[in-house]
Amino acid sequence: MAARMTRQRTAVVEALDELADFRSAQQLHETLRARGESVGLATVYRALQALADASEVDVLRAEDGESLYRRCARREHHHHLVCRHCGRTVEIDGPTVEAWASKVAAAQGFDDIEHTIELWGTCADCRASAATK
Amino acid sequence: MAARMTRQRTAVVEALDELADFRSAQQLHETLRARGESVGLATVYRALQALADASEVDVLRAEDGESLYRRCARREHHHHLVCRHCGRTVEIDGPTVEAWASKVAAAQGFDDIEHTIELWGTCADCRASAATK
DNA sequence: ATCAGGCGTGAGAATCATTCTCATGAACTC
DNA sequence: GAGTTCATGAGAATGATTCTCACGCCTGAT
Ligand SMILES: [Mn+2]
Ligand SMILES: [Mn+2]
Ligand SMILES: [Zn+2]
Ligand SMILES: [Zn+2]
Repeated sequence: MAARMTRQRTAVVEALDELADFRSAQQLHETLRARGESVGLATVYRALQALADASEVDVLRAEDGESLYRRCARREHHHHLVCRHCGRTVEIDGPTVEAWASKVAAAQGFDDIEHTIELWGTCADCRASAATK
Repeated sequence: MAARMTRQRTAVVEALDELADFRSAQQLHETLRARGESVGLATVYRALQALADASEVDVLRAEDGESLYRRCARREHHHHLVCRHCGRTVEIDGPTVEAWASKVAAAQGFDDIEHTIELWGTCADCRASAATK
């Protein structure tokens, strides 16, 4: 059952570890290629999917629908504040919101409840570079 | 500037008004075709986009990435509890969450803040029909 | 009501992220 | 080290959404 340890899988994990921000599969593929650690695009997708299934990476959808991946510091459930320009991310805890979400959903007779809570904004750096123009 | 009133646009709005649940553009297209009010798929997409821009419909992304549309009762900002099987929707108010979201984001120096807060589950009806099998 | 010009329409092509196919090569077991 | 199994990758396929552009329907002015 354990995933086989290959050069490609290792390269993907290492790239994620060095990156602090949410990145798309395509971006990661390009990053790996630039480093010479070339990995097939399909393999990047497969590695990311496996990592997501194992809860080793978090996945979220950008506004344009593209999936973004990140190796977060915490393994526990949490949420994110993400810069929509550069992907910079702050991990967020929301005990208040957690309680609110499950209460509201249960009150309506819904089961198998999940919630999507993500905050998007422009980080201080991206605001600064936009002002420069 | 005002959008021209055409048979197609009217048909899309009417279909949305009769539907209580979130539906995809493809589903709406099929519904219209079934009624004989046939409308081109590209036109359905354009009508929905125009309505979304005018805040006449809410848009959200299903877990598979497909966009879902709904004409909600309230025009004001709100969130949703949606059945992932049939699209059944309950509109949700979250004053607590609103305050929490803007405070958290501002504390991190982020601007132009938006939030995505959606609840997904299985509604009572869909749970019942799943049990039947 | 008519007319002209502009905007909306729709069939099909194009786009683009993601997934699939399948022949080949690299891990792990013994 | 040999054999079995699973991962890889190039390219094709998929599927939602957008684009193209020739044609026709709204609409405001006459
Ligand atoms: Mn949560
Ligand atoms: Mn809100
Ligand atoms: Zn930024
Ligand atoms: Zn349901």
